Amino acid sequence: MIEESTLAQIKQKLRAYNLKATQQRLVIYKALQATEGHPTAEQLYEMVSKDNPSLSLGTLYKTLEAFVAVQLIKKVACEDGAMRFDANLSTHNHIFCTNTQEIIDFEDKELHTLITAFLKRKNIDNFEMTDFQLQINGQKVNPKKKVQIT
Amino acid sequence: MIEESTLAQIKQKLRAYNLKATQQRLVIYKALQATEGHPTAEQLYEMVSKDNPSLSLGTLYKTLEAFVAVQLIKKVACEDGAMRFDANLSTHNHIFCTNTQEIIDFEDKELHTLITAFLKRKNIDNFEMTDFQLQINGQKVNPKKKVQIT
DNA sequence: TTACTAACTAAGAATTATTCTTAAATAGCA
DNA sequence: TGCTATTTAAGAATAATTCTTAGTTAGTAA
Ligand SMILES: [Mn+2]
Ligand SMILES: [Mn+2]
Ligand SMILES: [Zn+2]
Ligand SMILES: [Zn+2]
Repeated sequence: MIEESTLAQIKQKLRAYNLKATQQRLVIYKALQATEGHPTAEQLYEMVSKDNPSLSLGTLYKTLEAFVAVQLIKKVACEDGAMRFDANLSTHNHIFCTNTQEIIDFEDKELHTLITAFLKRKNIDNFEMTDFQLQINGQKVNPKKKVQIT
Repeated sequence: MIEESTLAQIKQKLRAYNLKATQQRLVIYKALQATEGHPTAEQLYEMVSKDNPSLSLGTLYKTLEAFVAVQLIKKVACEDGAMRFDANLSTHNHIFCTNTQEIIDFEDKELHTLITAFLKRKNIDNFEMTDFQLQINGQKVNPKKKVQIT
């Protein structure tokens, strides 16, 4: 979906944000970027732990927080109580299955244009909008199959 | 904004969902309904505790959970880690201030119609949508003043 | 190169938000 | 008015996240 960055590109990004390009950060960013879904910190920890058994959960949380702060990744609040993380920075929305707790990306330029245009017309006083996020709730019919937008 | 229910009406609703109309439940529902904002469980606890010092936090959580289950109220996941609760069942969206962590209701029939119509056109395969929720992020210019939609 | 140092990490303790357990209380019904 | 399934209070337990601190390292500069 998204083209993944090379190691050099990631290092460059980190430097641009005044973040040292540590092994841990590179590993975490690459793992998140390689993930199709929207993993919790714990899930991401499982993924990176295999090849990096000494990487600690505290570092993972701290790293994710740092990435969110500089907007290298996004944080998605989820009704099940755990935060999810998303390396997909393109403007996109989310489909949420209330059964499986899956978050599925829903990229649609037209929808985005539609909402943007609408909000531009409205006057929201005393508020500076930075972005918006549409969450479509429901449930997968067959939980084993993928959700397809056509 | 929303017309608040009378005690009798609330009791009736609870009975309709096979929930006993206990003092605690009535107090909690009335408190949430009377609230302009979208309080956390803890905030709601502060509110009801004043007049009901024996009502426990565990009961509050359990009650809110029961209300959400029967769809008497809604739960709103928030980036700060705590869930917020909303007695406003009308289809409406939320403006979120990333500074003050406030959630402000944004009711707009036109917007809702717009998005509904769009989604109806799209085919989301293997998924049954129940509802959707737009969150507009940004920050209040003057944190002490209200956000006004004009 | 090597040395320096501010930034970072590992480990585990602490905190916060929420859920669970259990004995006592009570709403609704007979 | 009594019965009983449901609910509550209190506190323990758990889950998610943050904090603390001593040791490590990336980047810089001699
Ligand atoms: Mn509301
Ligand atoms: Mn939590
Ligand atoms: Zn996404
Ligand atoms: Zn609301």
